[in-house]
Amino acid sequence: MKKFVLRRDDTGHTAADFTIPYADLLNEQQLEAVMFDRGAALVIAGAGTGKTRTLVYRVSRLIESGADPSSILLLTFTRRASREMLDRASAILDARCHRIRGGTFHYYCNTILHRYSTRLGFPENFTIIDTSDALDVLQLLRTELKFNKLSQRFPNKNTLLSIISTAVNRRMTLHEVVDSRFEQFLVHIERIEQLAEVYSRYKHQNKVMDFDDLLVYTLKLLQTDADVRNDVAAANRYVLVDEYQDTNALQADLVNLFSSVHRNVMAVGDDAQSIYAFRGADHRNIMQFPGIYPETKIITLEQNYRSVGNVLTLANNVLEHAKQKYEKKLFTQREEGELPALVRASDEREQSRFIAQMVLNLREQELSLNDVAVLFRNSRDSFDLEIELGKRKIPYVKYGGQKFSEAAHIKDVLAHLRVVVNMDDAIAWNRILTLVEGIGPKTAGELIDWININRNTDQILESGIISGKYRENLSKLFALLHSIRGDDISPAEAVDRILAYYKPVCEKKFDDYPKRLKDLESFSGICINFTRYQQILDDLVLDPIEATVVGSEPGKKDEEPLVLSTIHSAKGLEWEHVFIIQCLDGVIPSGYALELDEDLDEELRLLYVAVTRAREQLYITYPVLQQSVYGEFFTKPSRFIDTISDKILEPWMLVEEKEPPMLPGDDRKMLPE
DNA sequence: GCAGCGAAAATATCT
DNA sequence: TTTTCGCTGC
Repeated sequence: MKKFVLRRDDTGHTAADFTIPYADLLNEQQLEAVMFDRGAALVIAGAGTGKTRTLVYRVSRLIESGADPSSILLLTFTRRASREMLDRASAILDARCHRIRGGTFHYYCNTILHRYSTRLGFPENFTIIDTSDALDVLQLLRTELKFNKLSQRFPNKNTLLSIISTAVNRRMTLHEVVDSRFEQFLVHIERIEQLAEVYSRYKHQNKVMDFDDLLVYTLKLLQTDADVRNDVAAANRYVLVDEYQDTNALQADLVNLFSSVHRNVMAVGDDAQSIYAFRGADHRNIMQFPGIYPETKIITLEQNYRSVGNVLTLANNVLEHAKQKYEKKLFTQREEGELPALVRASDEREQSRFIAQMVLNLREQELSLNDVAVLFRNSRDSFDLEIELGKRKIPYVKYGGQKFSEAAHIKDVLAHLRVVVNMDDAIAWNRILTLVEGIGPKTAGELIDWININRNTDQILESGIISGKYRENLSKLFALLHSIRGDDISPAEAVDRILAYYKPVCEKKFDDYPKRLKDLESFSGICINFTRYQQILDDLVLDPIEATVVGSEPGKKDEEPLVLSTIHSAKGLEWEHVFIIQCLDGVIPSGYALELDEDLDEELRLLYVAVTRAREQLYITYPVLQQSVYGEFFTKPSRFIDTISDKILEPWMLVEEKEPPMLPGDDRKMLPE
């Protein structure tokens, strides 16, 4: 029976209708984006032009206009970004903003799939496998198909996953991917195709999905099932997509389907900051947006509020070196500021000591440590600095690199939960079975087959396939699994029971077990926040806990730490003072990106992103002498900065200051070496 | 068939 | 520096 519902007409508002004075708080273009009402809009927002601010105020404006918060979908690049935006929106308006549905594409797709996956032949309790699980599967299948014993080298698991994933995300055939990026493996193309097929079937049989599957299956579901599509899209009155430059054609299609009922879409991004091509993102995607929505309103934000003039000049200068030109006219009304400095260190040690010393100087100038960031291309580029910071007891957090929840010991523990949630998850079974002493890949395989056929584990010990050698150990494992199966066990309790079982295993398996046991303790604490097993598993895969190595100083109480971050993880963030270290040719641009102009341009954009993180002062540093396994060798500064004029990027040399001789009672420590 | 050892190879950015 | 591979003894 249809009923009439009175709904406030939320069109035709003027700024005067709102409690928040949007017109006073935003510039003309930002205001236009915030007030934009129905239809499609593309906001091209250069670095530091108030992109996030615009989104936050838009969210607030929509709610003030009477939109139900839960009818707004905010797709962001990380869940951290989404949380921060909703926090900010709540702070300027009210707590209603927390009811907005926000998250990454993967996260949102996952929620859709858990609701409707049976229509695709997947049970609702499918589990998600991360990259390292996917690699394990590929390795297993590669061996099973005997592709590891070929006379001509067959691609390894990393390459295989990269080929398969690229094909999915770029909408290419495997043949096209191999032909364009891995020509040396063209001879194996049929085997690669076979392996991809077997991999796909394996995941289906085990009721698991990898990251790409979350997108692919959601797309398939929405394309083929009109009921689901209407259900999903009807709930999305307004769709906002952040960081659109880092989406791909697949995600463009998803956005189109998510918004297929109300057709209100706003995409926000900056083509000059596209840095995720390795994941299949295509910076041209953002320019194709108006092609998908012919009525698209294009709004361009060009006034930079973040950086001083000299930083912006350098940023513009860096971007000019791109092979593919960008029409960027970023300007600022801020003061010129200091010239960005190019600091040459003799080696990595000296670079680290310089950074540490500068950081301490800034701290003495009353600057909070977390107003300072050190950025780098690769996670390992900060290892030496981390040692130095540790020595000087400078607290820091590190973003990027190995994630806490991706560490082997955490994955071991989670695998126990996975088999309870999804008995068909052979990857998890394999993991926990081979942890049992006496069980290797062969026996694990046989046990998994048995579980697959019998659909339960209750009689496995009596089945006659268990040999005496590991019977005792295995019975402990099944007793544990049995004890955490009930509905009355909280996730935290379950994890504690798993830990009691796992700790001795961990001590045996890892030499560095003291550190890992500590991790497990804190992991146990994290689990208190969850109510369902599935929730822990999904959350930790889709939003892994950052490996935040904190160099804590017992004496000083909770000082805000210095930020170390990969450039990728620094996307969207900003600091007063920014150091970009290891700015070397072969590091940025990466040694793997030197061949193709396309790859080189992406590395350049990466440096552009790094440079535009700085508000006040920017230092770019590089060592002349680099240590490696093979010894020392001389290096060249990054080609992206080498040709930049001294008047834009000022070169500096480090000169060791002679310290006055140590006097008795002087507690000053000598610098090492 | 498992576990442990030493040699050889590869080596990023992230959902 | 870490991961992978192949070999050996149990």
